[in-house]
Amino acid sequence: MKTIYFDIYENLRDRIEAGEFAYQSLIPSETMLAREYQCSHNTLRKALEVLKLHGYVQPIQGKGVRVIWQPDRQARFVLGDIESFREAAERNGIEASTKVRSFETITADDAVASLTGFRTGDLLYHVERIRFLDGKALIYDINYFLASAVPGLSPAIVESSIYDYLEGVLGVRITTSKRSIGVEHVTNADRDALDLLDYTMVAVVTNHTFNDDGIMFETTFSRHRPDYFTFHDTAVRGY
Amino acid sequence: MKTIYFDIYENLRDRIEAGEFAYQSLIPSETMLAREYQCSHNTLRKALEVLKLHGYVQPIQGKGVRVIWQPDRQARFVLGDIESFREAAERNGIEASTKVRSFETITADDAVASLTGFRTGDLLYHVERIRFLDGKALIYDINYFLASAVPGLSPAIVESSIYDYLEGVLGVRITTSKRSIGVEHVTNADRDALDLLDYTMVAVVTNHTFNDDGIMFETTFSRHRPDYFTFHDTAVRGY
DNA sequence: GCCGATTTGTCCGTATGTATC
DNA sequence: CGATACATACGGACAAATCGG
Repeated sequence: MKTIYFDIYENLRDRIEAGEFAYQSLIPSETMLAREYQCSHNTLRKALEVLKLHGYVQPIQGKGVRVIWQPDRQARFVLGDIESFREAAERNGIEASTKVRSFETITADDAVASLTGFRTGDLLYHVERIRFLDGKALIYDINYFLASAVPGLSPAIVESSIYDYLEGVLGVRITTSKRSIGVEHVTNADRDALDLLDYTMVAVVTNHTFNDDGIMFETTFSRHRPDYFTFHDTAVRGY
Repeated sequence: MKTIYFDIYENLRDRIEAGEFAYQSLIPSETMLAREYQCSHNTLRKALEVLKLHGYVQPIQGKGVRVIWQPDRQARFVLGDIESFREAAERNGIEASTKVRSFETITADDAVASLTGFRTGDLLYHVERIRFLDGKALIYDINYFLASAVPGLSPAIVESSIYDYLEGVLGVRITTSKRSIGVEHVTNADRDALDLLDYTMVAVVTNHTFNDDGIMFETTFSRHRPDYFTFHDTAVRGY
């Protein structure tokens, strides 16, 4: 990254993950680190802020900054911050592939508008994809894209990586994403799309994504087979 | 709150929720707001930072700060940041009560240590409680507290509010909390504890809570009946 | 396409407050 | 009480992005 504080954040994060700063230990003080990285006190604090938000450390007033990160123990499919399916699969070291189930252009009626949060009359791309992990159909993705914000979307693009197209070709930057997670009964479509075994419920992640204009341009429902679904989160008091 | 930036954050949040700043509109610029609140540029930015992290606004470089908050449409039991069951119930306007199912002191063996993340040999309080919403047994909470960090815990305290005891009596401040969410098959204990109807799976929230010493002092498994479970989250790129 | 005004983003230095030991 | 460490706040400077003329 180009900014100083982000470089420092990455470096400190790597040092924690490498074990240089052990779980439960205190890292060097802000003034020491600012001297080491040749930056100002405020810039170093900004780096610590990001470390804290990611659950690596916990600053304690008057004492120091304690490491609270420890390696994950489970090896399931873990959702992180804002990242694509492919990124998540790579990070989890899982072989992944995608199959497009349907691709169509629709105009939002009242039902779709209420379901997705778009406005009635909006022109949308409706995409359904099946995600394979380790050769098994485990995630059923139902996307709605605002056509005006994602011009030129095509089945071929959807087949590879939508986010590469958004970020690379269109120059859209994804900044904010609101998620909610629930558990629902399987539908006939789920049974059709997924290798469900005898599961009768799926974990559903609903995702509203905003582009750098602050426009919600994507609503996605990701329907996961329960045994491959895990979601992680770090909450910080006051934030 | 006592700090300036938090006061400003709360005020701006209220103005957004009251509709003074509409969804998708741009709020006044940082310089204007800094003048209005009689504070420095940086202090106002700190307030905006918190607003952003809570999913109220999205700053766009060169353009302004866009409101992306809109009122929740669902009326289920919504989990927020770090908050107690009672706080969440009140915020959701639901009548809630709690029944203690068991209370015991144990020494962590290898199995418990692996399950909870505590160390083998740690002295723990093991508490099981059933949460009632609208008169129905919907959440089955299994807590493990590190005894050395929560001295004097008793069934009577557990019956009312553990967090009032921690914060009020012991002066512990809860700062960081790591969560993961999964879906599991119901156990016999689930069937015994909850009004499960014909559900065969439960949503499980695993919570590791850290006190202000950076010590993990609580591990909780909250097992929810699926139809009453929803989890919300806002992710921001780069953080 | 360029330029200048506006707006957010980053960085610095400093001062003061508050908690811990 | 003093030393140390994190937390808050201020003011100033410049960079980067956007938009309109």
